[in-house]
Amino acid sequence: MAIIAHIDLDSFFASCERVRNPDLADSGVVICMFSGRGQDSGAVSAADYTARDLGIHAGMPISQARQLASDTGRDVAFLAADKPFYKEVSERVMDLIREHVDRIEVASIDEAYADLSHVDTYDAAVNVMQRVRQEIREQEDVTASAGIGPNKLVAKMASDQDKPDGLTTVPPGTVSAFLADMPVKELHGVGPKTADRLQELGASTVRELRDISVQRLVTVFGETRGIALHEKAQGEGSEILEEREKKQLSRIETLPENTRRMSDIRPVIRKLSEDVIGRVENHDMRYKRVAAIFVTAELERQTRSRTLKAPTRSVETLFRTAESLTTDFLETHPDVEVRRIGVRAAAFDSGEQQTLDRFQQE
DNA sequence: TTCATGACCTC
DNA sequence: CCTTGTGTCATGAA
Repeated sequence: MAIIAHIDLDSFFASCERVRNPDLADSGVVICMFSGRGQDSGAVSAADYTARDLGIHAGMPISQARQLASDTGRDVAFLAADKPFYKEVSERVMDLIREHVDRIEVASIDEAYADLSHVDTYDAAVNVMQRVRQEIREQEDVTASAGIGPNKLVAKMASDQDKPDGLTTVPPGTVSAFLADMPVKELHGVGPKTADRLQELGASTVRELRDISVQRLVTVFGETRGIALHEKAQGEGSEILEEREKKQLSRIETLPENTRRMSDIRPVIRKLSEDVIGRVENHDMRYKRVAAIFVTAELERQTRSRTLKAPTRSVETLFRTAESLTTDFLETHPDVEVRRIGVRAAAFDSGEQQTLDRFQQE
């Protein structure tokens, strides 16, 4: 049976900032996405454990976080997120992990799953992971938490058990007991909405979820999600995927002020289109579908999309299509003001298809 | 089947 | 003066 590890870099963005600025050693660190409207508008992207103790957490408005910090009088640094820098550190860490294991699935900028099936005992797996964590600490000066189990689901939940800087092992025989008393909302993929609906069915814990039949779950949640919930309750996880193909790429940004003037919105669409195309090119992809994303003054999110006749990687096509979707949207919604605007490319075709497509086009 | 959009999740 | 940014999946209509 497989042995899988989940590695989670502890309050990663904040740790990265500490690495390049030792002055931050003794203060709390809050990483912010400033939206550019007014002093402190924007949201908290990440908070270190000191800040979390003050009640600050990801998603919270920056102004509110600042209030919490000043209330307690603690020293807390509020820094703008520097994604490219964190990405560099992340890539070095992932490479380092890769040297110790056969296969790795990079789940996000600060998380990865590793296949440890080349070792044959959990003791050996623990040794490998302690070495990996030590190297990460020595070479990048950031700590990592890890979980080891028979699959991704269990490994991930195990890594959550002892944070920061911990390691938890859940061998196959102990999975059932490990999960039984866990609240269902701690299962990966079960958010507040699903947790509420499960509670209505009488399942607050995994043990209770386990007692609901698949049929029942499918009736309530639909085929895909129902079966997935059932499997999670049994402690079954999916396979490691070393590279999974991107299905869409998007950028969204807050406008300086709510508006419905194209002269305000157009230049932002232009910039976002260029950013998205940059990434489309990096992946050597061609997109066939374009979407414009609108967040209204009331914070409601809407999208409008259009499928192209042929795949392309043109920035002009992306820009003009998004622009056209936006004017359409404004025309059909005479009363809405736009707060945030986004551009998405999707329905990718890999570069190989190029000659064929071109042939069809001409 | 394809297309368009909203629900939902995570951070 | 108030919340970012990115992604996957389900669903209903054409």
